[in-house]
Amino acid sequence: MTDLLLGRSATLVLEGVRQRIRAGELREGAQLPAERDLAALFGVARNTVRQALERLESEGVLVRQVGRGTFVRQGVREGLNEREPASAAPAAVTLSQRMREASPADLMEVRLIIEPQAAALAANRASSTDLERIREALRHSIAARGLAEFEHWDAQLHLRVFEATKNAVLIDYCRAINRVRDEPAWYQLKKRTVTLELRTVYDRQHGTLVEALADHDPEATRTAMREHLLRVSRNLLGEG
Amino acid sequence: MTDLLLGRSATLVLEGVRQRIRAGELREGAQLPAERDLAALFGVARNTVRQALERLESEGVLVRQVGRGTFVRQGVREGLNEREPASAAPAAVTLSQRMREASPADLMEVRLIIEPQAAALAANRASSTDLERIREALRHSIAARGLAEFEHWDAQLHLRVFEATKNAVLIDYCRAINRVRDEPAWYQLKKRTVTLELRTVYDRQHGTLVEALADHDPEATRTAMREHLLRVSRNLLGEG
DNA sequence: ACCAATTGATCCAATCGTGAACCAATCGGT
DNA sequence: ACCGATTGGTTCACGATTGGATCAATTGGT
Repeated sequence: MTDLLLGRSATLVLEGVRQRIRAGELREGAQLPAERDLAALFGVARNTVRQALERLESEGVLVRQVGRGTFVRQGVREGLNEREPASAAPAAVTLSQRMREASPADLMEVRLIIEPQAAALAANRASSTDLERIREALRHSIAARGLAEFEHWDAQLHLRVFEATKNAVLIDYCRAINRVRDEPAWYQLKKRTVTLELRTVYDRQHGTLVEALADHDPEATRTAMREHLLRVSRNLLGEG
Repeated sequence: MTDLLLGRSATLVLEGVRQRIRAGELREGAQLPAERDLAALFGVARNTVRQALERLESEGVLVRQVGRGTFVRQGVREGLNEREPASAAPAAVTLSQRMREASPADLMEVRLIIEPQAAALAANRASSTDLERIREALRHSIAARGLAEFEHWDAQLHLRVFEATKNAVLIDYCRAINRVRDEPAWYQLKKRTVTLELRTVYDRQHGTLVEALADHDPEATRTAMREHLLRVSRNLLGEG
């Protein structure tokens, strides 16, 4: 990676560009002046300009392309919070952080959009070893004594279904969801609402889900996951 | 090690610098004048200045670096905070970085899972101002001259549909998708495949999508988005 | 007179910024 | 389809500035 320390002139250019983006002078997708022009504009050498641009590119604020130019990247608005003068840290927000800030209702809505479809995909693609791993998680979840243990294997089950899709983005999404479940606020929410009989309901729903997966029946799998999540949503958020 | 005793002039410089730091005249991370300038400033020889600076450096108040300068150390209040968490989880990765590494096929699969459903949600919740913003993006996309301009307004259109869902997680997802589109690799892929007549096809599909949204017809909106993305996927990835 | 502090000077090594040249990818007009 | 202009990518040598180190000469208090 490039040096984390920049010299005087380079910092000047860096902050100058940041400023123009914050001020709306450079909007999303807008093209910056050529490096040679920027150098003249800031009264520094081109090499110095490049140092600043490299930094901004590594932060994900800019996109550079040979022969085309330098552009402000899309979706930078929320990443340009006011920062302390000497701070070099970019506004790198992780997926799980984003989800953590989201409302439970929003998150359950997203789960209801993604997970049934993903499960249907998994029904088409699950290998026998995938199915065995999923069944294992189900067994552990049923045998779980405390809520924490149940939670762990429940999360594992969902994750292993996603792993069966073989889609890296989906697997990552599920990992992020599971991380949110570990959040104290969510755990408390579950502790209040997840009774012992409810766990048996969940186990039964998981069972029909696994059966549908084993049958490689996408439609049945989708509805099974959907029913399960609807139940979870109702119990977690109230009868909304 | 250096002597613990300093002479008159050296102590003068030492206290002078300490004073300026206490007074806020020199903030954390600020750069001190060069040793030669400090010498002139305090009216003493450079060697004397160096003695004072060495003392302050050994105290952890200053940081000196050859060729760069002398700086007030950051976090002077911190004593021995060497223990950083350095968590084992790969949580320091942003959503868009994850997507960047993903294969186009995986990403389009995810888009086909999420975006039709999200569009259906938008059909239920879109306000009149939402619809106007979406229509505006469509107009610009149709009027666009170059590929870059078209790409920008196409991304804006999809984003504004997601904004109509009022779901923060979904909006964030779309921003991440749009950031991936800025990736040079994806731009190249489009440049090779997106011809002028294909753009008119996309514009038409966008048109029916917007109509369905305006009618608040979730089902029609879902199929419109689905058809559109299927077309995009076919053109981008080949007739898979 | 003694002696530590201070001075003035010189050279070294690291860093930064500059200027220039050249390469490679892209775009636009012919 | 080609060519020229534009743009980012790369490398190099040079000068300026900065802290690092050393030494002989000077100063000033005891």
